[in-house]
Amino acid sequence: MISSLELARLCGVSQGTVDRALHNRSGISARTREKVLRAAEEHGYRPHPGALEILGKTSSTVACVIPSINGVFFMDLLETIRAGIRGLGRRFVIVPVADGAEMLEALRDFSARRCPVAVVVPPEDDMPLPADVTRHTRVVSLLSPCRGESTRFVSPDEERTGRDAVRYLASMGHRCILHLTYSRRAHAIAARERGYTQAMEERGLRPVTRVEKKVSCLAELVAREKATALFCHNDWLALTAVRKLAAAGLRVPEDVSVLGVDNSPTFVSLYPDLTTLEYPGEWIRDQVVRVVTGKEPLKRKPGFRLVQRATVAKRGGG
Amino acid sequence: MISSLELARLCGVSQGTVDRALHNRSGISARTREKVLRAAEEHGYRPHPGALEILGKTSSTVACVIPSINGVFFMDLLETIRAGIRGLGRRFVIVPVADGAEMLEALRDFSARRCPVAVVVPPEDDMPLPADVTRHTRVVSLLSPCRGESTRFVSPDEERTGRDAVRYLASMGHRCILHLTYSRRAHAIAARERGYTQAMEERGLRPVTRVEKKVSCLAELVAREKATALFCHNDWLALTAVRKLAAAGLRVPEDVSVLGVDNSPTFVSLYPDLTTLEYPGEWIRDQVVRVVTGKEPLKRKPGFRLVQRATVAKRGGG
DNA sequence: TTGTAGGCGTTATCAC
DNA sequence: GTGATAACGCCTACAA
Repeated sequence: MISSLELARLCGVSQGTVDRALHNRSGISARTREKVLRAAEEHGYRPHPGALEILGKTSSTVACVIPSINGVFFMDLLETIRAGIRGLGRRFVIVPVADGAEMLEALRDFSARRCPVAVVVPPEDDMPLPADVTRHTRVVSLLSPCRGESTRFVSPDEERTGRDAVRYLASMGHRCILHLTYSRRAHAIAARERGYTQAMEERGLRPVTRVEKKVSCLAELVAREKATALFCHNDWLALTAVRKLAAAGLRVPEDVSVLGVDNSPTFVSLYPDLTTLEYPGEWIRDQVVRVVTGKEPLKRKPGFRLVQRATVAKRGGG
Repeated sequence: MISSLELARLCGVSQGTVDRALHNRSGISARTREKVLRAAEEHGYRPHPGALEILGKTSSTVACVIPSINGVFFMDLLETIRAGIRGLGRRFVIVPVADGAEMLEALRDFSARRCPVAVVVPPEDDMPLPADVTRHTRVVSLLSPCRGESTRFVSPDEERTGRDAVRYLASMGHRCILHLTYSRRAHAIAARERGYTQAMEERGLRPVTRVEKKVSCLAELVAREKATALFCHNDWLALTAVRKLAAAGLRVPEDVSVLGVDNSPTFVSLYPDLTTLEYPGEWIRDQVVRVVTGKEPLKRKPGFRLVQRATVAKRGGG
């Protein structure tokens, strides 16, 4: 790693002249510029990233800090975001962290480096972000909002998703629809639950929500509630449910219909039969890209596209 | 983000004194140290990472550069490595890249920052690493070796894995064993293939290897070759195979036995029935940790533990 | 057209 | 026990 000073000595010019050549600045003869540029090329000169950071030049890397318990959905979502960031010519790095403290530590580091934007998936809602983090970097949070100056929460309309799920399953003739979800305190979870409950009550149906932990006795629950359909918070949970039901001798979709959410590519190739509501990953990507390029976010929130496959059937077979 | 100079002015001392307090160095009175430390705490002082990098202090972050087409196996392997690195008190970042050029760019950046070690999963064997990359950072490559000064290739004995697979399946009475693998030029793939071929020939059996792309006609292939067992390069491929066979009306394991490789946690919860050889992720983690801490690598290479579940049966049912 | 000086935040070293 | 100074690599601004 040759420095700009060494490069200057090599060419027999001053550091300032090297800088002019490197940045296409005026006030330098074509001949000198050529000479410097050639030497730079030859020695593989690159400015030291740390030096640029010190000078307060905003770094060109976009950092993404996520809890390490990520799963295939995040993997695919991050890949979508990565492509978007890369399309901007910026670097993209992922920092997996074990808890909120580590997350803050990572964010502080990127902030100190003057990363202009960091994407974050908080471990739970309303994690407070201290001023020294948000001072120089705009934090974009996914799935859960954060507390703190100039933080942007990017989320599709999760409540509507809950309603859409009920509407679809009801349109297939189901009246006893169970909601399977998680206990973690997160906007995506709470909002979808609200939407589900609302839509059920509008139809005079009784909402029944159960949390992941209690899924061990799923078949018994289904029998007791006479449920004909399951709305699962994501595809992973849906697959777990399908397996539990199969083990208890219940057929999907003949006995019970199962609807998931996400439709992430990896999951689809792993289990191509699942009927599901597709998470709008491209919209998330676009919103992140807009923040990075300083544009205003799109106001309109997209819905979750229904992908009909083999795990939801009309009630009573068909 | 307060600087050490500002901190010094605040406390009415010099920058040098602040430094002494911050680093528990001698030549400072207890009272002054206390004062500085308190102020540092209060203002949330943290040294600027870029400044440290400039001074040639080796950075405390371990970078991992991987092709973005990673899949669940890598996800789980990286999580294992992450925990190991974190146990050392170091930071861990992942950079997903689209191709070799991007990979080099990322490595150059970390090298310029004086990251002492970078873990890398090359897109194919023998990718050349220029001197400006390897000068300051030791590159540990997984799955495929790299060309370049002071590069360390960390890999279990893949050849033995191929032999172990054949030995196991042969012990179950299988004589016509197909090998399903990938066409990518990678050590892990080639070595396992060598082991498989060797072990087959030793037993007087005919090795038949097919590449992923041609799996569309898998059932026909199995019928034509009268194969009773499939050895798949990884669990993902194994699952694909199982599905293809099922679609053609072949039962697993009654008609055909299927053996995978990896046993990564996420995959297991997705498809818990697969009999597989477990990739020694903890050993990889330990080797990486040894490189980071400057210890000599363990010479003994571990085998792949056999995890017997439901997809391999004795030939002729059982 | 070119060279020089100063500053960014930190650490190391020498002087007092 | 403390302060001043130089150094790292880079950029900006000013001087020649």
